Amino acid sequence: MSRADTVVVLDFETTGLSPGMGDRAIEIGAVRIENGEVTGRFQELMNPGRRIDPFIEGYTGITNEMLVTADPCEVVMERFFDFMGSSNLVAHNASFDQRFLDAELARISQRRSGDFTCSMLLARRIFQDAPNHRLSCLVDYAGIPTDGTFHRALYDSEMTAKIWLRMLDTIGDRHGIFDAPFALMQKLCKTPKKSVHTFLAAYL
DNA sequence: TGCCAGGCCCTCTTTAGGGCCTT
Repeated sequence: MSRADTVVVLDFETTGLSPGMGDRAIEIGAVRIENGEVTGRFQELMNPGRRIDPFIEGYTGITNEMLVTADPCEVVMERFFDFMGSSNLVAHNASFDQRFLDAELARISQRRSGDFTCSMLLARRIFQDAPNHRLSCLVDYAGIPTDGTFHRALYDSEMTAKIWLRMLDTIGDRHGIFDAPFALMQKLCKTPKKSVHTFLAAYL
């Protein structure tokens, strides 16, 4: 991703792990990055039309009382669709957020036009010596200041954006690639971990 | 504090199994 590229980093909080099993989104957070800077933010709770279970309340801090007054998913997703535009997208473990985004957009007869890239797959390649590649661990590993408010959508998307920018800086420092385009980051995701150094060295 | 699903990724692999990540 070139720093000149516009990318939207997003994160969903949901009722569970699988839209295919009937799970729904309950919150979406996102930050827009332009020229290496955050230029826009989006965060909204959304009412999935049913109660969420105690585990999700405890995990996210989002309660049923908070969702009662929230707009329905369909209304919020229309607003997010406008915010997202045609930007390329980034998420931590993107396959998860991609499934929910596509499922919720399908309910309002919309489709995204941007491509996804996964910050977790990239972190496994760029930060190979991190203890693990959970978002909270990577934030600690990278020395990024945090107040520990994980598992809320905007906070997690902000942290993912910081990790994303730190990985771009690392590629610049280690490999002299200071303007890595989005397409390169996508290819890097699919490069075997053992071949990452060779792959980036050959890019120059 | 967990389960569901699904893709990635490693290995005691490829005619497979299990851990990692996301809520």
